[in-house]
Amino acid sequence: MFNNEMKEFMKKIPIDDLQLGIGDVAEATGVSQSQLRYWERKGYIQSLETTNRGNHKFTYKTVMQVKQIQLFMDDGYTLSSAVARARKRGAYMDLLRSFFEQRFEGMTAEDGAKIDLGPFDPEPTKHLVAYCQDQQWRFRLDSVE
Amino acid sequence: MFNNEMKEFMKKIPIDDLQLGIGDVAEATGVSQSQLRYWERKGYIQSLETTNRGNHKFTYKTVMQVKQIQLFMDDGYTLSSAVARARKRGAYMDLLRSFFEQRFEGMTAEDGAKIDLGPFDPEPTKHLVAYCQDQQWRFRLDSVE
DNA sequence: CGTGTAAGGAATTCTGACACG
DNA sequence: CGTGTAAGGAATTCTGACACG
Repeated sequence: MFNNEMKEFMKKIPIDDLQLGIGDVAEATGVSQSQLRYWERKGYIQSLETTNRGNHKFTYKTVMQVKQIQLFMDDGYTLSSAVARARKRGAYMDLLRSFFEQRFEGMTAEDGAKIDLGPFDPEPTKHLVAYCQDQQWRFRLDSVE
Repeated sequence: MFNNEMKEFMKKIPIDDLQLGIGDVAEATGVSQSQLRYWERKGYIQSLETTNRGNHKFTYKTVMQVKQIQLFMDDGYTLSSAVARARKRGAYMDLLRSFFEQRFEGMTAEDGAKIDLGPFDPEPTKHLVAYCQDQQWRFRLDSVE
């Protein structure tokens, strides 16, 4: 029912290896290059300067951070307090990924999408399955054959 | 219990706005610039040439596609069949995102991480909750107060 | 504090061609 | 078919300075 290439697939997702130039970060987030350079100088964000001779590269995680800071600044926070708040928010993404990597056991896209989320803990003989019907994702329990 | 900034947060994740230069794609995937240019010339992948005067920019989705093609080529497939297989796989990411955006209703990172996945369909009065304990993600059903 | 701009040098990307096969 | 390289022009990024506030 499920191909189990999924876990392997998840690991190969090129997200930790993403290194964007400053121009691409600026365009993706709407934060100017001037701002990014200043933020980096102040230590609010970091770049992978060492690995690239000269050009500053930013990870996807930093891009998220930048976007968060910007959203808080839009809400009226000063730069430094926006940074502090964004830092807490950063933990979310890591948690989501760990959930993702641990619980997504398999997936199929044929005849309606299904995602196997592994044993349902209150009833471990059954697997928790998310399935998509009419554009709606629902949950059900499936017995493992 | 859950802050509900989550859905908003998900929407603001800068992933569709990501536009990487060819060098960054090459480094992220391990596919050479020569290859990427050839693949684009053949129509196997696409760049956002129109929006950027001159420089080819690639979306994150294309980065995924490139990585998939490369993995299939590592398995011994020719370029053209690797492309065909990668295309099918591409649907996965879209499905995962739709699941994500639809069902992740809230999240908290305090005193053990918790993710609210909304009403558990076989028992809709209760919410399906994923919680993290000792680095392990488990499921349970919570009554909504 | 936080951001922008003008300035010149350095690194990146572009295209079209040619090579190997 | 699929990838690499040398070549010269075009676009991007770098740093340090200066401006405004």
